[in-house]
Amino acid sequence: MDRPITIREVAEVAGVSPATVSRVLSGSTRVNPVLRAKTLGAVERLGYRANRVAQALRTRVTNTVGMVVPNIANPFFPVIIQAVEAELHKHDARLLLCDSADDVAQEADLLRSLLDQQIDGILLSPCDCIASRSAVRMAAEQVPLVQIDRVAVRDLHYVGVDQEAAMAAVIAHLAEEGCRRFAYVSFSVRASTAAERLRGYVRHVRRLDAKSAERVYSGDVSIAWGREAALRIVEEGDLPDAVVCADDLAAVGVLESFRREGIAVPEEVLVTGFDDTILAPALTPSLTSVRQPMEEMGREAVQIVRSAARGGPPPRRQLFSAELVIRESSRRVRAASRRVSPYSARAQRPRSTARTAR
Amino acid sequence: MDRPITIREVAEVAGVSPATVSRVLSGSTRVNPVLRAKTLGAVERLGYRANRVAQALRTRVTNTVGMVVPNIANPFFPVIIQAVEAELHKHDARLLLCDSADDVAQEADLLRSLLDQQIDGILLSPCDCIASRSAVRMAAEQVPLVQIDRVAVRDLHYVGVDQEAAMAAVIAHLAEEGCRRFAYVSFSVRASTAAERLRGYVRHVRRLDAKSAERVYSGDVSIAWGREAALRIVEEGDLPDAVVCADDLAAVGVLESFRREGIAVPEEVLVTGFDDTILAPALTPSLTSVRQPMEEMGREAVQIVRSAARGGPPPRRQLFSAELVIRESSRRVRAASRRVSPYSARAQRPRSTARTAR
DNA sequence: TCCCCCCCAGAAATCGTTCTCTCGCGCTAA
DNA sequence: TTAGCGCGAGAGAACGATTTCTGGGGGGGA
Repeated sequence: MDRPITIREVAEVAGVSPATVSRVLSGSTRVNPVLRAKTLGAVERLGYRANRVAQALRTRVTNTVGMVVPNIANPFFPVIIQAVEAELHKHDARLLLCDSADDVAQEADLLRSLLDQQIDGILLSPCDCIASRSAVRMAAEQVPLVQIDRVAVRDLHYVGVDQEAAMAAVIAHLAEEGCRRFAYVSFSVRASTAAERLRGYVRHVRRLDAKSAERVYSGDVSIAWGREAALRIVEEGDLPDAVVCADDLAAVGVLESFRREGIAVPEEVLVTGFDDTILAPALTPSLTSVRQPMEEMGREAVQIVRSAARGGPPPRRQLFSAELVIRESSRRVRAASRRVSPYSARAQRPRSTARTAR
Repeated sequence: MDRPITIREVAEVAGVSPATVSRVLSGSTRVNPVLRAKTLGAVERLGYRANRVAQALRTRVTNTVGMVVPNIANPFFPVIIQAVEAELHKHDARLLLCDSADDVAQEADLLRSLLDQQIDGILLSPCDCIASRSAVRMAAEQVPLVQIDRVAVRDLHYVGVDQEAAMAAVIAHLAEEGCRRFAYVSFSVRASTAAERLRGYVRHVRRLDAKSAERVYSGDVSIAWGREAALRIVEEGDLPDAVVCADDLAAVGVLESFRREGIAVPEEVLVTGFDDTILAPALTPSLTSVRQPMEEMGREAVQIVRSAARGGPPPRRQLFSAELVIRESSRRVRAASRRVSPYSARAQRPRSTARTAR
């Protein structure tokens, strides 16, 4: 493990000054072709590779972007992370990944730590739409910061989808399937996405059934919570027409509990998820869910952070359109048993951009 | 976005030298309590935070570990990544995450790039047990490197499980359930895990049925491949007693195709997965799979890399024991129809450490 | 032919730390 | 009283790159 080659040694071997080596490699200035060739020869012969840390110290750019997400293991995030990493790699930049474990203090810590690293920018999915604010603002003052999926500070960069509209599409679809009475299984509304989805749920369900708008079960993002919530719904002895879940993991738990309790989905109750994770199409019944263009979002976030680093446009909200992916879990099978037939005119004209899968 | 505070300014405000500030903050030497207090006061008042890049340049330690995995989106990896990140965070270290997209050239590229970053160590799941070797060796010469899950160079650090033994447990379990004829759905055996699992499959299935040992379908790690493989199996018109999959994603596809083809699992054919991802318990039927202690592996890998950085013990293979998690997809339901009853004495005494779930 | 200007290469400063080296002070022992 | 020693703080040299500044040589114009 001997010392790596330095630019100084390359210069010596090439018989030029370190400055010239630097100029050759960065291509910043015209260099005498002869010296240039000698330099490149030496670089090649010695296998020289520039020390990025030294470069970073001098130039103040690290070509590194920090990313903080609430839970790496939630299958929603890896897809975004992958897209982000791929896009960064294209530009010879790297990803410093952190997991805030949905904890505001930890999140603030991580942001400070990333700033200490002199990262060029931050991609953040803030865990708490209120409590995360101060840390987010602090970080954004120092370095370009893009909120992704979740948002805490409205007037900073944000990449995501209109959650409320997406939830409206879910409810519209369920209504078309004949549902009138709903229950909602959410994760903590401290997450902006949960709050917005809930708002969408309440606003659109209220018109159909006032009581349903209040039938909200709030927990965390986990299968266990979905199980638990479904059990509560069953115990209350008042099965709704549909259980709307704020995330796929909850829906997995809900489906599981319903099966164990002998409640048939979609025959007796419809179920929907959110995020269209890898789980959704794999379940039985396959799960209707809302797909966000995660890859695009990841790419776009990187592009914004990079352009902001070069003094790009002022912060803006970049909203992508979500897509309702309708699967078995929300398709009424026994049309006759419902007040509104799913084959009615209304059902033929979906209100949202929806495609049908599986 | 004005310049951050430097140690020089802190020194000036505190009325001491930069060296003293450094000493106070690092706690490396005794410092006069008065100067110490003045320093800390200035640090506090100015909100000084050390520039990690400068520290790294000087000390040659970045407190950063690079990790390269073949596919972030494969739900197996995020769990490991999360554990790694958590363990690193405990020691005030950070994670530079890269996705090799299962491509050897890209992987080599990423390794070089990580070395340029002066990372303190590398965690790698090499995508090709042969072709990855030279890059892995090259990297390991420069910096502590731990192979995790997959392995390319046997005499370097490795953290994983005995894949062959784990596969043996799968086959033993299926044999106990009365299976004699098998088919195997694998991903590319260029991955060491796939190769070892295949070896386990072949070795143990051969004893039961020579032809089954050759019934191997090799593709990639994806649901689509599982679908495709199952269709081929069906088309061949010779349904085995069990389809053994080298990963959970393949199993998802297999289950899906079987359902669509009207083949009942586990009534007509048993199916097993591998990795015990979040998918396994969520499927219908729930999927028997092999659970590796991913969190432990992640933690251990970090510890090895850190201790190796301090000149720890020579490379060693750290094998954890995998656990066969038996679920519905491999439990024979119609005992009477099989030659060996699942309630026979043999079935009561499983050969491997297996627990029963769900 | 001479002067001026431009271009290119090298010297040296710089980025923000850490750390070695040096020096001064105070205390102890002879 | 003085020599020696130990401790602790500051000056300054690294770390490995980039970049400004400076100077020399060559070419073009008068």
